[in-house]
Amino acid sequence: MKRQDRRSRCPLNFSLQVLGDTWTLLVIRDIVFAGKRTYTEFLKSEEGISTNILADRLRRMVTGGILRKEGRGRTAHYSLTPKGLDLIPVVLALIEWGATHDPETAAPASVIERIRTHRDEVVRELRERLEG
Amino acid sequence: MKRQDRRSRCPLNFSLQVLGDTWTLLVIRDIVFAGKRTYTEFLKSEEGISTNILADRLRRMVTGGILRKEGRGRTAHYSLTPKGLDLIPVVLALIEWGATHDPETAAPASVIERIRTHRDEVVRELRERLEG
DNA sequence: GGATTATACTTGTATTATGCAAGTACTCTA
DNA sequence: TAGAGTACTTGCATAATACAAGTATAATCC
Repeated sequence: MKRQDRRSRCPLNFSLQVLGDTWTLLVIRDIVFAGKRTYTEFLKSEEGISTNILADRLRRMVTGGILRKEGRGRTAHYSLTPKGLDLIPVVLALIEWGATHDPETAAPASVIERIRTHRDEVVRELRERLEG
Repeated sequence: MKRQDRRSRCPLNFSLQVLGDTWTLLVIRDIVFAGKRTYTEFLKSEEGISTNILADRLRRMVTGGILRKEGRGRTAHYSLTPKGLDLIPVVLALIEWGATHDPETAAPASVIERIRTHRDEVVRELRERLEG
């Protein structure tokens, strides 16, 4: 399949054609939770994304309106657009599922518990920090 | 990267290594919203998954404890385990994002609005229907 | 302002995953 | 137990990814 052709108008299918790979949301995570903004910062993440894949994903996310890029070359930095900020609930849902079902998770139980019981508040706090 | 080796213990990474492709969650969707249970039913979905990919994803999901398989050959049918049922909030979050940001979405506004305003109730209803 | 250096990528190649067409195997029904 | 429907497997072409290496851009130093 070529990644660009739309398979259906199902909203889940739409989301998966944009986000359905193993790297895109990790970049979002780095921005939301680690405050990262630059290519090199993303590259340093534990999971070890390849340089060409990172460049490709950043390009797709900018084109897709999830990220905005400001500056060029050494000054380039990335931030979330409103469309990107709307991914916070998606990321939290995946974090909650992963933490619940991975017996070796590194996620602190207290954080997961807070996401579980005060989800909307957590979303609001993260948004405000990134917007302001 | 080989799909099986763990990149980190981040819960998001865990989730993405299991769910981070464009097909897995569509099968979950078919079970949750369309009540599908068999290979052929999954195969008929609008997006057009290939037979070998479907077989591979079903196998992975069974191995990963998301689906259980009952019967063999012509009697085989699949259903969600508790771990699979826990994916309902993930699917709903992705649906909400997709419906919000796809200008050509087929999702009825009323359904999306209900997910947005009564999320926990929707999750509970879907769970009960699938468990009972 | 030209050399230096850090950062942000691109390119090439091997490996792995996917898409498509065709074939095989299991099992229910009659 | 023969036939047909369902559930897959196999083979091959194309696309995506991983890894190593190289190039380009922009700030810094002299």
